[in-house]
Amino acid sequence: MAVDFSIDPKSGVPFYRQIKERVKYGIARGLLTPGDQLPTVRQLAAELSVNPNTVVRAYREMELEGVLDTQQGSGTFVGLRQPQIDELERQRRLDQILTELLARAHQYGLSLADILEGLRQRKEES
Amino acid sequence: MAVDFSIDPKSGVPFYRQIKERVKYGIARGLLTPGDQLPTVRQLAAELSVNPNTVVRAYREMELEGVLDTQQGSGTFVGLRQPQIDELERQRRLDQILTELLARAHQYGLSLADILEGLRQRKEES
DNA sequence: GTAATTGTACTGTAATACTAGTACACTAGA
DNA sequence: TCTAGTGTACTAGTATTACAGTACAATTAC
Repeated sequence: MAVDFSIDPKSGVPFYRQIKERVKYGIARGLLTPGDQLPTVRQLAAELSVNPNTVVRAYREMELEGVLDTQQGSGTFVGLRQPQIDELERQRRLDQILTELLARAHQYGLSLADILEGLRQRKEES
Repeated sequence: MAVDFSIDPKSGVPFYRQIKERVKYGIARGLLTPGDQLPTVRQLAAELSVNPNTVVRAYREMELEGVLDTQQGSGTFVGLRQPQIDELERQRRLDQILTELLARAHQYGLSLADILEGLRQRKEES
C-alpha cells in the first residue's frame, strides 16, 4: 500500500507541516520503514503542485528531528529512529476536524445524530 | 454549560479560523442559541490573548455568512436564521460532508473508528 | 569521464496572519 | 446629559508561508 502524500489546501495548515504529518504517519503506520526512500524533492513538489522549497523545508526539519536521513546526490530516506507517535497531536487533530465537521453540518441543518447515522452506514458498507 | 473558546496556537490554523469554528460548533451543539450574546470583541480578545482585530475578523466573517448578528453599541449575537432544506438535498449534503470528512481524516492518519469514537464522546458530553 | 539525478543554498517577491495603536460611532444605563 | 461599554475603521509594522528563479555540490549510472 502506497503512502498518500496528498495535502489539503483548505485546512489552513501550512503545506510543509502537512507534508511532515503525512510522512510521520506513514512511518507510524508501517507504510514507510527505516531505509525506505522518500519521493525526491522535485518529484514530490511536482506531485503536490507546490514549490520545491516547501518540500525541502519539510524534509530538512524532519532530518533535524532525526526522522529522516538525507544524502546529497542519492536521496532522502526514512531514518532508523522511529518517531514516537504523538498521541496528543493526534487527539488535537481529531478534535479540530470534528469541530469543523459539526459546525459545517449544522449550517446545512444536519445534527450530530445525522452524522453518526451516516457514518455507521458507511462503516457497514466497508 | 459554557462554550469553550480556547484556541490552539500550535495547530497551524489561523486564530480567526479557530474562533469561527468554536462559535459555529457551539451553535451546532446547542450551547449557543439564537439571540444569545457572544463575548465582546475586547473581552474575547483578552481571554484568548489575541489582538482584538483577530476577533473582529472572525465575527465579521460570520456575520457575512449570516451566522451572527452584530449591533454596534450593544454587542454580537447568534443569528436567528435557520436554514431549511428538503430531505433529498439534506441527504446529498450529508453525503458530501461525510466524504470530505473521511478523506481529510484519513489524510491525517485517523480511521473511521477514530471518528466514530470521537463523535460518541461529544454526544455524551451534551 | 560524462551526464543525469539528487540534495543544498542562495536571493528576491508576494500574500496572509497577527499585532499595535488610535480614533470614531452607536447604545444603554445612571 | 454623561459615562461606560459596545462594534467599527483606519494606518502601520512584523513574522510566517509560499513561490520563482538560479546556481552549486555530491552521488549514481553509463
